Amino acid sequence: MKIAEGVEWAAHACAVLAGLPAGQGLNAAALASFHELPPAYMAKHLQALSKAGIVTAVRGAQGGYALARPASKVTLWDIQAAISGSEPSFRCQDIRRKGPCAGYSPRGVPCPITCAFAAAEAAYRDRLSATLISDVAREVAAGMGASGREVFRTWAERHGVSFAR
Amino acid sequence: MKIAEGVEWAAHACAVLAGLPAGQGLNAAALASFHELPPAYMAKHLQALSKAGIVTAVRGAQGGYALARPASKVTLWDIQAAISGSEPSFRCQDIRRKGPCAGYSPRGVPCPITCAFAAAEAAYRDRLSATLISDVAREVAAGMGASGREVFRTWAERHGVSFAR
DNA sequence: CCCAATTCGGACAATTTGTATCCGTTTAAT
DNA sequence: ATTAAACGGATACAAATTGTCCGAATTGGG
Repeated sequence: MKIAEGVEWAAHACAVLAGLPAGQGLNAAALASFHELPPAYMAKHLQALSKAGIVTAVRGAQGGYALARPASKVTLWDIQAAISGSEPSFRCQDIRRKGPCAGYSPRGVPCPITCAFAAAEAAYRDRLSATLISDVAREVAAGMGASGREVFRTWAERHGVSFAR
Repeated sequence: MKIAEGVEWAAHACAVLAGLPAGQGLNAAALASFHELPPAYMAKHLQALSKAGIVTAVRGAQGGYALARPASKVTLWDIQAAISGSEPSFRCQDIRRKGPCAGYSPRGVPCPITCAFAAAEAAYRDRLSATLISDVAREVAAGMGASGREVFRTWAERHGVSFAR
């Protein structure tokens, strides 16, 4: 079991977008450069976020990506689902329906093993769904300190973001 | 994110072993044939269970695998860890330490995103750890009905298991 | 109103991971 | 000694992940 590293990239990218004034965005190259990531691959993950409706994409000059809804309405689970998919990671193959006792398993009822894994995944999902991007962005901003926030602001302005005063 | 299918195989195999009289075992070929699984690959998973200390392996003629401890002391998490490994599936690459704001992230404290994923994985692990193989085996046996249990018993005896009376 | 720069979007290649098998070695019972 | 079985490594094959590229669409300026 392993989680695509793109999930981390996408989560950080969303946290950055959440730190901008509402409605403002950044293009894929800027979001990639902020964390020194491969631009082409970062772009691909942003496309996935776009397709999932987490961010809106604007094409053409001065285009880019912005959060499609308030950061308090975007969870880490949304992001993982957008990048890695939301199908359960445990896929029952119903092997209990094979072999000498094949006919003696109750129909319609999933086997206890499948149930247990489904419950565990639900617990995982619920916990991730409880973490909002707005919380993440606030914690990150707090950790950076005032000087860090100023550096971020300057960087964003150099990429076309205008902070209202 | 995806879980190795071998986890399901191993879990069912342990449930079968749990249904035998204490101390009795079955060889790899028998365990594979019970669910019509590829014998060579099943054998490899059983080796992983053995290395993890979940089952004991007896070499040589009349050898085979048996549970290393009571089924009530083996959890589904033990099995997943044995087959898929127990390293966290989310591996933080610390990309926040790259780029223009690299120097402004607090040291020693993991980033909020990593914390959230770690918490979610802990919830998953705890839930799986709460499911005992003894529970699984009991549910499976109950679902099979008396006739199914009789078929199972006959099959096991044909593979060298002796049920005390 | 058209051109050109810019940017997203999907198709395509490379790398890694997982699946599956086979064979030689080691070990134990008959 | 012979047979039966687990163990470990080597190896082939399939699939998912990672990574790059080029075309399509759109905006802004002239």
